[in-house]
Amino acid sequence: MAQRKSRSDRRLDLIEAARRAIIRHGIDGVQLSHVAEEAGLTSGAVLYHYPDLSELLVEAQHAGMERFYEQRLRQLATFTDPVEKLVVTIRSGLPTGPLDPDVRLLNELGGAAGRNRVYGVLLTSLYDRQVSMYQAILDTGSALGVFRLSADSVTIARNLVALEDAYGYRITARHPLIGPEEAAELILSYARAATGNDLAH
Amino acid sequence: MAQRKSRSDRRLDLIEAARRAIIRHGIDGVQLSHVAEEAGLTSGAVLYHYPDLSELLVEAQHAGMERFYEQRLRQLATFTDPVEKLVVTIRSGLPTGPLDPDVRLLNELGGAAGRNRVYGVLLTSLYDRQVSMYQAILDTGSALGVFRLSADSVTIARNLVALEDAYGYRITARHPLIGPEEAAELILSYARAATGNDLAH
DNA sequence: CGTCAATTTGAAGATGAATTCAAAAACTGA
DNA sequence: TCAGTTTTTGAATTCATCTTCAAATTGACG
Repeated sequence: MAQRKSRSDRRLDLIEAARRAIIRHGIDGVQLSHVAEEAGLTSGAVLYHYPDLSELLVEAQHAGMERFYEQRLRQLATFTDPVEKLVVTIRSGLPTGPLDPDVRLLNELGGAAGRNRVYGVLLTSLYDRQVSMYQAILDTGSALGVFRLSADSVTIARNLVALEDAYGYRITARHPLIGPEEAAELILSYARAATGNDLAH
Repeated sequence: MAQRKSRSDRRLDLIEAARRAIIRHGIDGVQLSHVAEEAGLTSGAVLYHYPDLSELLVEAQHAGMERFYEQRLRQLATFTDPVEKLVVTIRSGLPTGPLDPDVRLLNELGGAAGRNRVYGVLLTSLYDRQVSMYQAILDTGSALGVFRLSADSVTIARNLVALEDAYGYRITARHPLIGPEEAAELILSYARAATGNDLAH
């Protein structure tokens, strides 16, 4: 019998297991047994904690998003120079490679968000927070005279997040010419034009 | 009994039905019965034409992509001025609204492309063709002296397609502030900076 | 009109997943 | 150690989907 755990610990385990199961089988393809297998438990045990699988899936997506966003904020906080901040943030929004679990998970949301309002709201809220993150960097740089913005900071920030998103898809789909490095360079090309800074560091 | 049709007609019907079913239930959630229902047939009839559902789904995605791309080319062909071409092409890459079926279908590929090589190849080839399309516009405009490109035409073209993709997701996810108009404006903001042309028309 | 091949149906059987639940196991606190 | 509670199992049941196939229907062609 699998080691017994406290209610909250087991729920965290299950959220992790669901994350992995979603990545493996797709948000619309996950089954109770997939989650159970990832967690090393039986379906019954999963159901004991989450009588409704779809709730677990939402929590897993939510947790994945939060983790992703928190990670980015944490990296961002280790720099003070707006140029460094911008460059680091661009990189932290891209997958490390085609298998990057965080981005793979987020990508699963894309299609589902058009069908499921809850997923739509989750995805939209992540987007908006990432936009704010970039906006803060851009505004600071602008105030310090380091950046000469070619448009509203909102506009540029929205485009930066959009570019990250899209290259995340390209990389996980294994585009033969676009990997993490190339994607970063492409986004930086825009960032240079938009900030009037060559972003060398 | 549903009206009988020739082999090839029925296959086209089924591809259309599969398209709708994928949009409704997700690429990993579609079932034989969903396709049958959309086609007004029984599961058995679907299986008679496509013994393997996954093959039908691939054909449906392929057909959807081709249609989307051909439509864009056709619109593009009705203009000669590079500025007009660029503006029209940017608009033709965005969904008409959250329910736009062509974009909804493509969005379903995003997540699946990370798990399924066939979908990855489809998505990548669509991306590359769209990049070429933009590249041709940019190069022509550059040769004519209408555009002063801020970077390689490949780089700009890749970013333009990436932006379209990403705003397609935002719009289908019903972002409250970003609709087709706003997305077009955001992409145009980049296009202006990248071409040195104010793109007024 | 009648024959034949192609298409579709509908029902039956097989497979697989979700759900339920009594019993077993694991931990808790006294 | 023991009683009580929570968690987990595993098996039985129900429910849904896939698969198969004989029979019915359709349209083409002579």
